[in-house]
Amino acid sequence: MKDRQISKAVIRRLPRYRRYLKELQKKGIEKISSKDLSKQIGYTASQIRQDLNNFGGFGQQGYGYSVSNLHDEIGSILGLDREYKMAIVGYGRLGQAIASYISNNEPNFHIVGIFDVKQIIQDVEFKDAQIMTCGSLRDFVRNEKVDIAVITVPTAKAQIVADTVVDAGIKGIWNLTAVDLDLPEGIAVENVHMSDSLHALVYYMQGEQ
Amino acid sequence: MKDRQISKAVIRRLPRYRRYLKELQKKGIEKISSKDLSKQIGYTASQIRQDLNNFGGFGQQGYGYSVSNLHDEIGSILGLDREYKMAIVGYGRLGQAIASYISNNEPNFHIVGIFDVKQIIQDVEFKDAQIMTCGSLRDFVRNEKVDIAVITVPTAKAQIVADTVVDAGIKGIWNLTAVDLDLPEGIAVENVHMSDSLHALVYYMQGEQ
DNA sequence: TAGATTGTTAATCGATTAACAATC
DNA sequence: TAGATTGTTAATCGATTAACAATC
Repeated sequence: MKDRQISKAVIRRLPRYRRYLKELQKKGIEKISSKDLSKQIGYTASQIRQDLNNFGGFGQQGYGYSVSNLHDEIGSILGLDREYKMAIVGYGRLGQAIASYISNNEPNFHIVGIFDVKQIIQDVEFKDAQIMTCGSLRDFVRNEKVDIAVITVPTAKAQIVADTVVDAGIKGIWNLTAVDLDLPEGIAVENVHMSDSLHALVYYMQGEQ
Repeated sequence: MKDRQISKAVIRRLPRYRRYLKELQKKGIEKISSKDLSKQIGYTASQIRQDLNNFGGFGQQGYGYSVSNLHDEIGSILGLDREYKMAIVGYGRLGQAIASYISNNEPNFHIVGIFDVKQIIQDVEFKDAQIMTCGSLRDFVRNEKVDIAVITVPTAKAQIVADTVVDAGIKGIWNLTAVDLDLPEGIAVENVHMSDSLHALVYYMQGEQ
């Protein structure tokens, strides 16, 4: 990996590359050229090669890229060759959907704790994760050394949850609420702002009548 | 609105501007300068003025922008001053979460139909939306003139659902599955690729130890 | 009026594309 | 070897930032 800071645009494309490579792998395709990948993924061949060469030469002149090798290399660049402990904060339908998605599709992410305010679901269990009230969030994150907090609480509670997990030493926050969080330097955050996405959608629906 | 094509980057910022303006409005703040908004939203003042001037001069020299006026203007640019009929396809936990979010927070979006393969939930109702099996999706979309299809079905079913609603004359697709859809020109699509977001998150967690 | 702040042009910066030598 | 395709440099394009005249 080179010294120069990799641009955000490149990083956002990496999971997509990996996703397409996984598809190719499933289809039993063993090698792919930047030109052929370009046709499928929609980026130019030039951009694909440029993107990949930020991290090293994964291809072979005259041949192309090994699908499974490139898939794994990108995974490794992203950090998907490590294991992560996750806590889900907010166990409404969105939290439940996420929990189920993670446990079925993301082998390197382990849901170790689930938190909600509601008593009703408090004693239920999800796989090997306890379901607890938010009062124990801070200590749990600290003691279990949770890496990632998934925040799916109502908008008004999002910042206080973020403050709590930050205080407990969280490393990353996956924010699925409709607010932007105020966080100290050094805490990674990714926002999934669904309503922003919906609003962009309707913009693009204009003119199509 | 000027002729020149507005860049995608600008459009993606608009919902965020609107979100911050709504917040200011709630706080009773009536005017804001690009400089002050910059401090809150994190874009440069220059960029804010540049973005807004793609669509017209909404400010007043020496004063700034009227919060409520700018909020509404951005809404109008995005197309949020119109009404939209929505069908939710896939009524698992994610579909349920979306349905609830939309009906509580998006007054201009109306869920008119919900579709799932499962019999169990088939006779339940959500507000004024019927819950139906996927077999009736095509006719429903066509007859009710549904504007937007929200796709939350399992990955393997996403493309066939998309094909069905496109055939029935849908105008926009809000895709919450983990695949990219193959769609004809003229159909607007927005993808919420949650796993891509999670994978970007872990990239940014590196180096923080 | 004077001060503030926009609207807009020009300068800079960064990202994408094109081109091609290196090499498998 | 010849053909194919990468890795990488250079050219282009577009987006962001800076600057300032217009004007409220």
